[in-house]
Amino acid sequence: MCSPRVSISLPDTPKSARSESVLKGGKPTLRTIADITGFAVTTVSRALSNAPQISLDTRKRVHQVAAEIGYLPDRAAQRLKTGRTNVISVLLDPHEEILGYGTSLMLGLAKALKNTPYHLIVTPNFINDSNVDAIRHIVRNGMADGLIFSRTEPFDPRVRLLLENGFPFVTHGRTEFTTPHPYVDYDNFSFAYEATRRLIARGRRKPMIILPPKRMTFSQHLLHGFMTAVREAGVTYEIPTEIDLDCPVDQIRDYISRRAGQPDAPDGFACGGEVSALATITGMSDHGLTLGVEYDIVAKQTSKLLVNIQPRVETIYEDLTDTGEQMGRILLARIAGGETTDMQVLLKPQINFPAV
Amino acid sequence: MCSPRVSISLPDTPKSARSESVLKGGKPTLRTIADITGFAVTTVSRALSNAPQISLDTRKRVHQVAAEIGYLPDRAAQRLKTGRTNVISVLLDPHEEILGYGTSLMLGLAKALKNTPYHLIVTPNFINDSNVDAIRHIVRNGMADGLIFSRTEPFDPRVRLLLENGFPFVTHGRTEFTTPHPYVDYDNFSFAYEATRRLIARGRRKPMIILPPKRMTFSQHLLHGFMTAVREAGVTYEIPTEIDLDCPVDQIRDYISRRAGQPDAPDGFACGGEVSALATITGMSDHGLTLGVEYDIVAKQTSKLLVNIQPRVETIYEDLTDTGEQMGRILLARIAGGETTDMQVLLKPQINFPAV
DNA sequence: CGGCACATTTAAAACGTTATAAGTTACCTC
DNA sequence: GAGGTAACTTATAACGTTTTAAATGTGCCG
Repeated sequence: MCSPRVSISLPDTPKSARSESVLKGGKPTLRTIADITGFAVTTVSRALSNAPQISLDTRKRVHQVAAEIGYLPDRAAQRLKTGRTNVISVLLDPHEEILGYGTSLMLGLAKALKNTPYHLIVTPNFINDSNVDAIRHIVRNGMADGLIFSRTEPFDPRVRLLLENGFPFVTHGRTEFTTPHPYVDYDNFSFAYEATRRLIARGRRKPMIILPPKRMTFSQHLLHGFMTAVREAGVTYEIPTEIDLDCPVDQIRDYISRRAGQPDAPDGFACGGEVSALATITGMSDHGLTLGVEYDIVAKQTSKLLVNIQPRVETIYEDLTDTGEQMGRILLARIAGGETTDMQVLLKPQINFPAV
Repeated sequence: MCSPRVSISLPDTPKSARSESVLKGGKPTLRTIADITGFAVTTVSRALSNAPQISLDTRKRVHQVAAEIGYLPDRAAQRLKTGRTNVISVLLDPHEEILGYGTSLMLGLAKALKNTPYHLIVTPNFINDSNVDAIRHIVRNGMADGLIFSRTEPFDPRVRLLLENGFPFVTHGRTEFTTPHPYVDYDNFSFAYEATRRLIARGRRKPMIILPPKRMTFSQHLLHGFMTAVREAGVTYEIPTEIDLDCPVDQIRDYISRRAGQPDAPDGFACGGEVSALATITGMSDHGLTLGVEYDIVAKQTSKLLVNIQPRVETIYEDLTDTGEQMGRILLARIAGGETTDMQVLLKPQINFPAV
């Protein structure tokens, strides 16, 4: 059983163990590198993290060997020792299912996390609308180093919880807490303002906007932008109260259809999403109304879907992959201990003034 | 510095350490439970895993205390010791961005993984179409206990690699390897067959089907189903070669539009996705052709989007959340060491024969 | 009552990493 | 050449869990 290669066998155990470790096929550890180079495990660890106290020659050698044998630090061991998980948790909301909102964001996040030790783990929310329980669990049990979530409310309990615990996070969407916190948000005020102005510029005299549920912060932003444009132009307007952007799409279509059949129907639509724009088109067409003739739409575009199918829908772009990438970048900075300055990003809509 | 509470200080260290451990606020470990109950750490560990050698009384007591103090095993420590990661990795393909394909699947997976120690981590693929490098990395470095991916090819190199390494995985989609492997697939043959039959039953005499890229297995299934229905009915048909379902949607629309303006245009469309159905409608309407009048569509429905917007599009449903849930269930069984029997699920389309 | 099986509990080691503190040289100064 | 100080390197312990092997006690048999 004992290795027959070794002739002197008494105090030789360390050396014998060495050869063994190098020859054994198991995945390489610090120990493997230590045995190959002749340095101690500690030195190897230090060298790999480029500690200044380790001589440059040693560092080079260790890095070289590490690369050669394809060494990769064991995440579990690192996590156990340091307490850092190297995990970013994304709270997935069922509402994000549609049109790949979640997927786009995650692709962006993943891009930002590339070439870092961080992994992206998905924590879905089945229960209620605010995943505060899930967050509490993550914070209390140290399941992640940072959190990403969206659809914020002005006094979002999730944000409150995280601020209280000093836990790193970045939201997609703003809040109204006095304590600032990192976020990446789309300038929905400008979007709604600009969309509505374009409708008016095209001669539309009764714009409508379908808003997200009122409790969410960006609903207020959209409303504000819409109202500003409407008041500046002095036109009439309409805001449905029965439906919102989270409604099933057939409800939206039916509402629009019903409304189109009544007097004083809106003749311009600022749509916060591509699907609601499609629903609007279909609802209007029930009454023979044609896009670009009797009415216009300016919609927010977050995928390649809408604009390409219906070229007559004017769109303003929101780049969710870029959003995710920025959120990732900021979260990494925040985890690294950066301060909360320059960690609030408001992405401006790509405004291309219409040729009219 | 030393705890002043303890009067006898010589061989008392263990006891002192105990009180310390209980009183300290840090997150509870096995040690905490051991100190409270008076059992050894080993016993506690055993009791929590319900080892039969531990007396029932002890097990009860330990579980009770664990619940009281909210003990949760440290994932890193478990992983380090056992080698199991408790991680399921999902390979995210950029093509899954549209219409929440990926998100739906992940919601289903998460549902299956609920109340298990498994976490869902997202591994996106930026580079090429086959994430074989990502997989090799995961397998070689033990980054996960199981893998989930989709869009399989008949001799998918990813499947080959995983089979060779005996690594647990479940695919969304079948292959043609002789070695069976776990999969969950939608019966795309039946879908295409049934969709085409419905078109013909409605009196359409020249059905068209837009297929996914030929290299993917389910493309062949769709083709086969389509051809079977077409041949049974003895009608003409058309299969575009210039475009596929992965094409940008405006290309699809333009193709349909162009085709609609030529002689012998198709009058029925079997659409493998909702977006292509919308593109078809738009393309056809360029030439004044109306859905339900000059032509019909039967589409695969994977979200709440299409059918609800365009009620005149007939649909056959594919439940991606259910798919994900089944994949999760099967993967867990596979990881637990189950054999490859009963691990191949073919989900039948919900066929509601049209009233016509 | 020695011994043996059984039931239950425990001590010790290990997984791979990092942090702390302690070595080991070589070189310089007076 | 004693003493000190850089410049590197290293031994040891620890993170929290599971595993292996050993220990403890209890009852039964001859």
